[in-house]
Formats: sequence, C-alpha cells, structure tokens
Amino acid sequence: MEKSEKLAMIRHSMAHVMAEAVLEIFPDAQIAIGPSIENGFYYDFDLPRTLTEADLLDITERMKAIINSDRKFVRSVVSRDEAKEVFKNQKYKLELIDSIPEGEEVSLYNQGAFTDLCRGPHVESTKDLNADAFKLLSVAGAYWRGDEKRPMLQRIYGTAWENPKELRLYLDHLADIEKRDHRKLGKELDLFSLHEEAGPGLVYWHPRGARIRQVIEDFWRKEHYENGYEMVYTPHVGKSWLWETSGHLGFYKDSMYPPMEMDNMDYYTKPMNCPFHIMIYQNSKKSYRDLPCRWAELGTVYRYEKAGALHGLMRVRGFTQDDAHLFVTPDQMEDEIIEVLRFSLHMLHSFGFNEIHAYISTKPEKSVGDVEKWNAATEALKKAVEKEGLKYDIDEGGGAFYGPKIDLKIKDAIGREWQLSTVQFDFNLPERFGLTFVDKDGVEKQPYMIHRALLGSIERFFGVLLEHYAGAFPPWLAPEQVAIIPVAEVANDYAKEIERKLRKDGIRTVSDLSNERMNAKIRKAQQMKIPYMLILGEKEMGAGTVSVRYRNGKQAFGLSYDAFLAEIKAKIESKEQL
RNA sequence: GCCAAAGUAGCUCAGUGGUAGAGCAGCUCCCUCGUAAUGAGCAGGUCGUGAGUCCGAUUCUCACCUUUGGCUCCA
Repeated sequence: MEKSEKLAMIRHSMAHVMAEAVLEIFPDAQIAIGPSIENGFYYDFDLPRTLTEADLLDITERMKAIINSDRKFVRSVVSRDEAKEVFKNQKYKLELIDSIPEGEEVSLYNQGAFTDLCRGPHVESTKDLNADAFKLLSVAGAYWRGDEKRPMLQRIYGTAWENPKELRLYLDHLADIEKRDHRKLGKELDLFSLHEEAGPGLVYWHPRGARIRQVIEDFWRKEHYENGYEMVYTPHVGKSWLWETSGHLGFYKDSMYPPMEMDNMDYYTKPMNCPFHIMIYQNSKKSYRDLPCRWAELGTVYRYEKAGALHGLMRVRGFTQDDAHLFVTPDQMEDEIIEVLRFSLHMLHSFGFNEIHAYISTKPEKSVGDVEKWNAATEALKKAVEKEGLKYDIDEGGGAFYGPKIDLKIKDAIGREWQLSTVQFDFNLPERFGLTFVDKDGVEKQPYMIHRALLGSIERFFGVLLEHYAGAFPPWLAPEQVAIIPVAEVANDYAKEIERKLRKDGIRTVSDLSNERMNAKIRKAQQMKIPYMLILGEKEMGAGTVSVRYRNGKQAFGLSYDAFLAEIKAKIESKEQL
C-alpha cells in the first residue's frame, strides 16, 4: 500500500476515534463529517457549548484510552432505512444519507461505542493507530457544508502520523512555518507595517522593505523592456461608465470600494487595471501592424476583501499588481502565449523559485466567446506548457467565464505551494468594449486580449519571498548588503571611508559607528540578516584591507578592497544566495 | 460576514476589583573593546474605544473597532 493511502486511513480512523471521545463527553453532540486531510484530520461537531483548550486535553486522553483498548473497525452495509434508523437523532447524518446517490451502497463503520456513516476504508483496529503519534491542534468554526447560510459547527483539527518521530518532524515543520511568518519577520527586520487605526489591509513599506521592493521593481521593468513590453501609467479612479462597460459593477461590485461622488458622477477606485489599458488601446484605430501591444503597469488596485480574509501581506485591500495586457491578432496568439510563459519562468527562476507547477483551467459550462476561440486558446496554453516541459494539471471546466488560463504555483524552501503567475485569456472585455484592429484584408477584427501577472501582487510576492528566504535575502535583494563594523572608535574614519567607496560602487552599505562593543554590533547586523559584515580595526587600517564576516558565520581576513568588491559584485550579478 | 481567542510601554510578555511591572529597544553616563549582547542610571503606559455595574474598573458585563486561527473567496 502507498504510504499516503496508509496515512489517509490512519487519519480518517483517528477522526472516528476523536468523534467517539467527543461523544463520551457530550452524549448529545450532533456529529457532521470527519475526513482525513493533508497532514491530519478534522471532525465537525454541533455542541452545546464552546470547546476550550482543556477540552482538547480531555479529548486527547480519551482518544489515547480508546486507541489502547484495541477496538476493531467493523464495516457493515445497510439499507438507507436502516441507516436512518441508526442515525435518527443525528440530523447532519440524515442529510448526508439523503445525499448519497441512488445505487451507491451505504456503509457504516463501528468501533466500540461509536458508529459512523462512512465510506471507509479504515485501519483494522484502533491498535493500528499510534497513541503517541497524533496531536489535536485547534478548534475553529466551520459552516456545515461550507455554506455560510447554514449552521456554524465546531471543527477540531488534528494531525496524525504512523509513529512519534513523524509527528515530531511535522510539529518541527509547523514551528519552522511560524519562524518564517512574514508578519513576524516584517516586524523584526523593520520591513513593513499595517496600521489598524489607519485602515486594515493597507500596507506601509518601511525604508528597508521599500529598498527590496525597489530592487524587485527595477528588475521587473528592465526585464519587461528587454522582453518587448512597454510601460504605461493609468489613473487610480474612473467613472462608473467604465465599470459598467467592463461588467465589474455587475459581477464584482461587492469587492469594490464604494463610489465617491463628484460633479454628480460616481467615481470608483480601480479593482483592476484592464479597463484603463483598454482606454489606451482605443485611443487610436489599431492596425494589425500595431499588434501585438504588450503593455505593463505596476498598477495599484483596491479591493474590498472581507475583514476575516485579511492576512498580513498575503491578502490585503490595497495592492500593486505586476499587470500586463497583451492585445494580439489570432495569428500571434500562440507565439505570444509561449513567450509569456517562458518569461514567467525566467522571472520566477530569477527570484530563486525553481520548482514550478502549472494548472490549466478550461471552459466552464457558463461562458462567453465562441467555442473555437476557447479551443484555440486552450490548445495554445497546453502547447506552451509542454514546450517548457512543465508538469501540469488540467482543471476541466475550472476557467473563468471569460476565458481559459494558466496559473503557475511555486514551491518555497519548505515545500509549500504558492500561486504567483497567472495568464488569463479574456473573450469578454474585447466584446464589451468593442475592441478591433484592421487586418491585412482591410476588415475590422477583434483582437485576443490576455491578462497576465507574473509575480501576482507585489505585496503578496514580497511576503512569499520573505518566507521563502526566512528573511535572509540573497545579496542582490538584501536591503543592506554590507554592514561596516569598526572594532573600536579609532577605526571609525576608516569605516566611513570604506562606506563611501562601497556606496559609490553601488553597494548598499550601512556602518555602525555607535559606541557599542564590536560583538554587539555583529549581533545586531546578524539579526538584521545582512549578508556581509566588514570588520575594520587597526590591522585593516594599517594594511588598507577589509575583513569579512559572512552571514553564515564564515570569515575571511585581509582582503583588498577590490577583491571584496569583485566578490560581492559577482554574487549580486549572479543573484545567488550567499 | 460567521465561530473562537486576543488587544497592557516602540517590541515580546507578566499582573491586579483599590488607577501597573519585567526583558529588549530608546536616552544619559561609563567602557574603546578582534567575530552573536560591557556596566550603571533615566525616561516611557488615559491597560483597544465607548457605555454599564460598583464607593472605586486596566480587572466584571455589554457594544463597537482591530488582530490572530478557521469557514468562504482569492492575487
């Protein structure tokens, strides 16, 4: 048996054991569902009162007792009526029984005092579970069937493994995630802040964070120019006419900031940049000779995200998309898609993301645009992905109503997936705005329009980068690349001299002339995760050299200034991690 | 928006029905030091906001705001 199947069985069985334990404490509890999930399991309950930390300990102890009592998991197949009789006091189970398709058999699993409606499979006996290889993690609210109109249940999350060692590894992994939390690092490294009193979900970039953002944006612009894009700038607000035409006021209004009234007109802050880029397109009549238009903008947009959805930099209300729109002829479409994908991968690789997975989403049932276009676009997406040799999954029918898309997800340093790039066809806006170009044959035709963002949003991308590197940015991104640390006051002038030279040579440098001890300065620089420290004392002054302490603790003594400069420049140039 | 927890000094946190404390950071002084914290002193808080109970509320109650973990949605 595959390990993943075995773990799923263990976790699913754990969920049943947990349900039994909960029922021991709350005999009248209504039980909902309890599946295995990635890394663990959960079970949803409708309970007479809110669970506390103490309850979790109590449940844990009871679970251990159940596991150690060697109860068999016994499967039985019953009729619907029999099942309904068994669960006559369990309204959620009754609903589930009714939702089982006709013809599918209804099975129960029983262990000890607990019987659950369940497809299985399960381990043979509770003794196949390890009482020291699970942990209940948290209680959270969850709607019955994920529907916010239905009752809110209490969900207990747990993690379960084959043995205590695996559990330990997983708990260490959770601790690692916590250590890398971009909100924590953002504070520690003085990169950004959010201010509840000034508006939730709005980001303030501090000098050190802004430095990194600047490096990202400069690189982004340079690459875009090199790859045939032009930059545009567009306004932050637009009259309601624009959003009515685009359809946003019809489909997207709930996610937009409310209107501002001026001169009897409603103005909306933009939740997307597309209508503005379309205005530029429409400013003049386009010939096939003008296409493709590749227009990019670091466009700051505002969206009303539900309060509960806000999360650090990952989910905010104001953010900057690294947006671009491509207006292309049908002939150009395929090559352009291949090119966009190649470009995306190049960008992601540059930032140190090398494990990339593609997800193609195809035509949903309700859609606009004719089938031929959908097919051509979808084929182009597949071709592009295959050409790059990317692993990909297809989400059949998972596209937006207005066009198919590719999403790229990267894996970070600790194996978590993040969606960054997205390439999205749009058959809707060209129609709504009546976009055309004059083809060779003199006939006006509709161009293909492609939205794409490579990094997604700068805020979110920054958050992902921060967690990926755990704050220890590679030299090319580090807000401060060199910290100069004089051993004692006598070396301060020499420190200033070296700082001036480095700054002049384009190296981001700070020097610490405070009257702390050298050790304290090193500690400070180390905590700020500055990649290079130059320790300058009488020896260096005398010889006109520098001594380097690298972020990883290694040291090099007596380097000439030029040798050090060459070394750091090479690192920056290569974008390597130190 | 819903469920739960939380909000005390710039940060991390302790604490109490009789208007608060630590460490770090900050400031001052001392130290001038060779690879992760020299030492001493000072200053810093209307205890998230508003109401209620009470002789008295940071502490108890309620409402609101915000944050966190989830649900939903997504970049």
